[in-house]
Amino acid sequence: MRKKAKAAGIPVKQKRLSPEDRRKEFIRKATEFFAEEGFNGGTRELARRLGVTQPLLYRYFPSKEDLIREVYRKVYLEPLDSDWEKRLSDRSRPLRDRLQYFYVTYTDAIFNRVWLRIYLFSGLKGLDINRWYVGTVRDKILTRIIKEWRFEAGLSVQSKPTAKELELAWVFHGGIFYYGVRKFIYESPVLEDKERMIADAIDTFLIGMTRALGKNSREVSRNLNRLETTADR
Amino acid sequence: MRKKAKAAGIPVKQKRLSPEDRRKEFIRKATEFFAEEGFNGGTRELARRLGVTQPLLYRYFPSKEDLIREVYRKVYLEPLDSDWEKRLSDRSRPLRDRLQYFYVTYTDAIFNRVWLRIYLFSGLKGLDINRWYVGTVRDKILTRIIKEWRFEAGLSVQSKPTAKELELAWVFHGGIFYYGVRKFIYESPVLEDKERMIADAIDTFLIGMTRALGKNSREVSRNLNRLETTADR
DNA sequence: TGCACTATTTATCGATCGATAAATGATTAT
DNA sequence: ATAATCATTTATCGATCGATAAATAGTGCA
Repeated sequence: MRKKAKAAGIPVKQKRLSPEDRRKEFIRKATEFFAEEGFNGGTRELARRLGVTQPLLYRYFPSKEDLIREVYRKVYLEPLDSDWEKRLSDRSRPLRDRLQYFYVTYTDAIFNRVWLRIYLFSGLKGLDINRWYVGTVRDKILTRIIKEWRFEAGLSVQSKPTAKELELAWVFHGGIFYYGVRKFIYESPVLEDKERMIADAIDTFLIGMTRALGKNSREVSRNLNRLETTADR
Repeated sequence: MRKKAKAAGIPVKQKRLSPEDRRKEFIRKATEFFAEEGFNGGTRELARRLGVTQPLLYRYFPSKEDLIREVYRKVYLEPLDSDWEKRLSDRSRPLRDRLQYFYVTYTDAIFNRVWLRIYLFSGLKGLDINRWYVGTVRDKILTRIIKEWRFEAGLSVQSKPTAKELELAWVFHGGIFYYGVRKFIYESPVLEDKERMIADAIDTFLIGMTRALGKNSREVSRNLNRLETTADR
């Protein structure tokens, strides 16, 4: 009943794959499966989509929970095994260009149905790896952006970002992130030119930073004009 | 074993509530329950938290799905049974003030663990009511904001918002929304002064609108100064 | 006070879940 | 060619799920 070929009396040749290949394929397809069905998706249905029987999964993973952990690892670490963040600090190029490059490539990596859904599912579960990721975004990306902005604005880059600086960066980052959520989770129409959206968000962000934080410092106000002028590409 | 008092031999006095009260309490607590556990939470655990037995739920709701539907209705419609959006069009007050008032009261309603989690859970399920809500935000809130901005910028308010205008508004809206997600879903520290965050986001948004859309129209550029000046409160 | 009504509980069903043990069959080494 | 190895399947267990039927007990009315 299960296998068409078998129901028809034609035996399905049993495939034997090397453990490494099997394991990788299991994780890959399990990622897609759990992204669609959520982590409550059944192991039988997953096995069916893999073209194998359910107990075989337990030959490769001690428990469903272990398989899911591998899915997390893959999803969370894959977009980060790049040096994008480091390129944020390459001061030979204008900050605006660096931001544009970073967000285009970063969103190329995470703006897809699978990544975003796994991310949101695990976020709702309150998993450590999710909290760790959010902390990484803050420390490795936003903090760096603020530092570079300070440098370009002629401010001290020594001290840690202020709460207000961080908040402005988060709202900026969240605004871009929400574009992906609208497109791939809510499947709502979005402005198709993603790079244009990012460019506008960056322009707005840079102006907003000098505005909101310029009140405290004459120094910033002086550099403000320069920044806003470069905005008119 | 289940009921402490019963295990101790002391009979628990059976409570009888009026059907209306019961029903309301069921929906209310079911909302909290499903917000925490997700919609895969079991009816037995839910009944336990309600202090009743599981089959009693089926006296009030034909199925678990029907109970969940009531939860959706309550969560999605509650924040909208106000005239906040209409006050966005009250041109006797400056647009900036109207935006501030709207987002402060709107986020007062939706920035809590229960609302945000139900919203995200149902969004991942791709439910009609979620898509409807996103459409409502676009048509009743963002479109109105754009219209009011156009009016204040001295532009025509007749035509529908352009894709680019909508996108800027979405990024703005999403940035604010993500503040709530960070605080109540990721339980990450945020700038505690929510009104300050909103004020900064509005400032940035208004400037960004005139910047990004001012290229096409001399008219906007002329009004731009006025808008940016009022930003210096 | 006793009876009718119904809110609530007890008991239970069939389906499905994650997981394990034993049987089978494809591959590899001798 | 045959035996050993191990990837894969078949069969099955106990727990838990949503849901239903029948028994029980609290409430209001005569």
